Amino acid sequence: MHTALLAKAPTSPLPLVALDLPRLRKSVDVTAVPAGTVHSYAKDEEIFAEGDRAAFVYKVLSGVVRTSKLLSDGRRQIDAFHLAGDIFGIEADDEHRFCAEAVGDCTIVAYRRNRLATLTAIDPEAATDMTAGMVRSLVRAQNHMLLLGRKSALEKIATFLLDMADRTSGSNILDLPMSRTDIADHLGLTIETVSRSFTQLERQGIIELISARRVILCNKAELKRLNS
Amino acid sequence: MHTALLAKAPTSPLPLVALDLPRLRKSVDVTAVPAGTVHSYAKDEEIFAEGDRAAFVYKVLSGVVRTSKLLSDGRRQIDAFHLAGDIFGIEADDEHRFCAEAVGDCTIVAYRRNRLATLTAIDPEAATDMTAGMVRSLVRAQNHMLLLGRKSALEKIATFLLDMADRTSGSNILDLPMSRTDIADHLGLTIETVSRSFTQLERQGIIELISARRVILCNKAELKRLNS
DNA sequence: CGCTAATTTGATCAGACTCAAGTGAAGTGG
DNA sequence: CCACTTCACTTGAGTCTGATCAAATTAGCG
Repeated sequence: MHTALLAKAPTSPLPLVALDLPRLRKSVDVTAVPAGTVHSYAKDEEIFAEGDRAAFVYKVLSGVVRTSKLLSDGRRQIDAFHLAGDIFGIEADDEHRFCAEAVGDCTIVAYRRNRLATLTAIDPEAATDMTAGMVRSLVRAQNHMLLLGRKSALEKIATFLLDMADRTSGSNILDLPMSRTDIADHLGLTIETVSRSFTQLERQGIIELISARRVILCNKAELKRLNS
Repeated sequence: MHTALLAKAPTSPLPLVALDLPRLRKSVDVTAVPAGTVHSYAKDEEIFAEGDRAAFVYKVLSGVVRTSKLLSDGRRQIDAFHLAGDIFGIEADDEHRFCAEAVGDCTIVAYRRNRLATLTAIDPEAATDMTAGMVRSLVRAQNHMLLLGRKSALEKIATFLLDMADRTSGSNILDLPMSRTDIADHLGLTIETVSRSFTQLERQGIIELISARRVILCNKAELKRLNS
C-alpha cells in the first residue's frame, strides 16, 4: 500500500514536518522556502473536497474547521473539529479522503506538501513537532471510535463537552462554535437527540444553557462520571 | 478506504522504523537496537495491555491480532484486526493506549524502539517510516468512524466482509478468524445483531454460510451497494 | 421589525438491544 | 468410539434507546 507520495521518495520524511515555523526559521533560509500562504474562509465555505488532490497540509490560525466524510445518500460523519493551532489535511495518499469546511469564519495557513518535503530533509528535527500534531489526531480518532461504537447519547454529549472545554479555555464556560447538526454528525446522533441530551443534562443540573451555543459546565465531576 | 475493515492487505510493506535494521545500524548503536524477536501467543493471550509501557513495535507474522479499548464497565471497542504483515503497537507516547490480544494462535515479531523523539533526532528517515505507519492508522480510523457513526447493522457487516475478503485472499470464499463477539465489538453491535445480519444476508442470497466462520460472498456487487 | 434558520419539544416508530431458549460443533474423558 | 460437557452461534420475544416525522419556539440577521 505505497502512497503515491512515498513511492516518489520512499526514504525521505513525509512532508508534514515543517509546520513549526519558529524552529524552521532557525535552521532554514526563510526567503528560499516561503512558509505557507494564509487564507480566509467564510462560514460553511469549502476548503477542500473529498477526492481533491492533496497538495497542501493546513493549520488553523483562527476559527474552527470540520473535516467530514459522506455516504452516497448524504449521511455525514464529522471526524474532527480543528481549533486554532490544529493541523489537518494530512493524507497518506495524494488524494483527500475527507472534505474540510469552515465551521465559522476562519483563517488557515496552507503549506505545499512537496516543498515541505525538501524542507524536512534540511531540518529533520522539525519532524518531532509535526509528529506530535499527527499523534493528537490519531489519539483523538481512536478515542472517538470508542465513543461512536460503544457510548450512549448522554455519554457522547458529556464526552464532547468535556473535550471541547479542555481544548479551548479549559474553564467552565464553554462557547460552542458549531451547530447542533455538526455536533450530531460528529457524535453519530441526530440533532433532536443532541438537543434532548443537552436539555436532560440541564434538568439534572449538570450543565446550564445560557444560549444554544453557550454552556456552563456546572458539574464537571458528574460529566466525567458519565464519560465512563 | 482504510478502516480496519477496508485496509488493503500489506502487499507492499512500508518500511517502518524498527524494521529497517540495516539503516538503523548505521546511525544508532547496534546493541541498543537489536533485531526483532519472534514470539508465539495462544488464542486470547495478551500481547500488551492498555497503559503498558510501549517499548516495542510489532509485526504480525501469522495469525490475527486485535487491538481494543475498554470502558470502565467492560464495554469494548476493537479498533482493528491486524493480519499477517500488519504493523501494530505504534505509539508516539511511551504508553500503549490500547490492549492487544491474539485472536487465534499467532506469531509476531517485536522490535524494540526508542522514544520517538530520540529516534527522530538520530535517524530522520526512521522517523519517516514511523510517521507513515501512523498516517495509515489515522486514515483507517477515519473510515471506521464513518462506519461506526453512520452505517446500519447490515451495512456494517457488508463493509466488514468486503474488507476482510480484500485483505486476505481476495477470493469469494472467506474464512473469518474471529468470533461473533469480536466482530460485534469491532462494528459497534451485539453478537445477536451480527448473527441476524449474517442470516439475513444469507436469506437474500448475497452470502452463503458454509459454517459459522466460513462465508462465501455470492454477490459482491450487492455487498458493495450496501456499502454505500 | 419581520423573516428565515436554528433549536427545542412532542408523538410515534423502528432498529438494535436485552433476555432467554434452543441448536450445533468441538473437545474431554470414560 | 461414544456419551457428556462446554462453548459458540442462532433464533425468538419483548423492550428500549434513539430515529423519524411534525410542530412550536427562539434566535439571528437584514
